[in-house]
Amino acid sequence: MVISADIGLFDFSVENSIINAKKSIFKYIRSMLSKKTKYGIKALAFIAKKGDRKPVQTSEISKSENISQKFLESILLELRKSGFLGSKKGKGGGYYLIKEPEDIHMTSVIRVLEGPIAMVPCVSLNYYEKCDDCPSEEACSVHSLMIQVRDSTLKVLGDNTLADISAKK
Amino acid sequence: MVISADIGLFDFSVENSIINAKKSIFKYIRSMLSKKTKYGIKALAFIAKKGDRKPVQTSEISKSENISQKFLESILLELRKSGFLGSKKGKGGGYYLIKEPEDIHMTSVIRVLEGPIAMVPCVSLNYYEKCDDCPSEEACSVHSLMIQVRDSTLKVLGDNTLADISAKK
DNA sequence: TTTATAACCTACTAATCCGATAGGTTAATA
DNA sequence: TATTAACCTATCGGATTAGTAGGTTATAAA
Repeated sequence: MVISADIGLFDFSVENSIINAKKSIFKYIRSMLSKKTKYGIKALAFIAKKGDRKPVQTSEISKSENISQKFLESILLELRKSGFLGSKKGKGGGYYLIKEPEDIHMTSVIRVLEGPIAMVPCVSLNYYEKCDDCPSEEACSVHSLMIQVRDSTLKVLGDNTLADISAKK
Repeated sequence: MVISADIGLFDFSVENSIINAKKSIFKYIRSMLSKKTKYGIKALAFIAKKGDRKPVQTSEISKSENISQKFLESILLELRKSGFLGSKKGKGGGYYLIKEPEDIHMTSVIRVLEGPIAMVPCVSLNYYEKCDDCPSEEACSVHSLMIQVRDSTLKVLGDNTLADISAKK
């Protein structure tokens, strides 16, 4: 900024166009599924794949799935606290499933790690929240559309269990 | 912190539980659809509802739909630049549709305003990006799940046009 | 009984985005 | 010529995400 101040308007705008070009090249692609949830699902699938009920260490999952170990620790802890996993401390410890993979639906995993499945709080079943702006949900053009999206997503995520997604290929 | 240091452990944990309670009360509910997109769809529906091709002012939409006018301006501008709207300056000016509402699918509106429809870039049709961590997309437990979600969402959003969502109720 | 292990806990951070605001300029109409 | 409304540029606070750092606690093996 200080430099371009005495170069003149033309150079300044050239500089700006370069900045804008960079912006568009490195455009951030918004992901609706956080890494936390993604890693959580992957970790659950990893544990389920092992089949036996022996505890699996965070370090093993972390290496195998290329996930930061510390970050993974916090995720698995959360999954334990919400009843998906059991844990054991010390040598030979780790995390293990406390339910059958067939009984773990993706809806519940995502709800715990990510939050609402609906794209908009005003159509969320578990995290409902009224919109500030809408006087009437019936009159809202977005509302019914988002209900349709929610239901179709719910169908897919409800039909898929941990057993399905961890099936060996 | 300094205060609780000489009150003892018990009081400290009480204090913490209050902080945690506050956190959960004011928990931010993540919305997958940005306000930008939501406002954009609402504005398009508003314009479509009017039926005639007379330009609609930003101020009118802003008031009627409770949207910040300046924010709305930028959204409508973007919709014009991406070919959904035409505009006219000066008195009696505004924005108008340049396509039939039946030909405006929600998929295209959302792709312009929001970006990818897929929950994860590695299954996005229009904004594909490889994951850093996954060595193989076939082996990824999340991948095929997200493809299913994408396809079901795409079906709903592709089936719905501006004509559908702006139909008077 | 000590030591190693691995879960568990608390705090902090950089980068980034969202939603909005502010203050203008340009073009068209009356 | 004045008004109108689109158009443009810059900036901002608040919040989240994806970690990192540095510990403490419980368990099993030595």
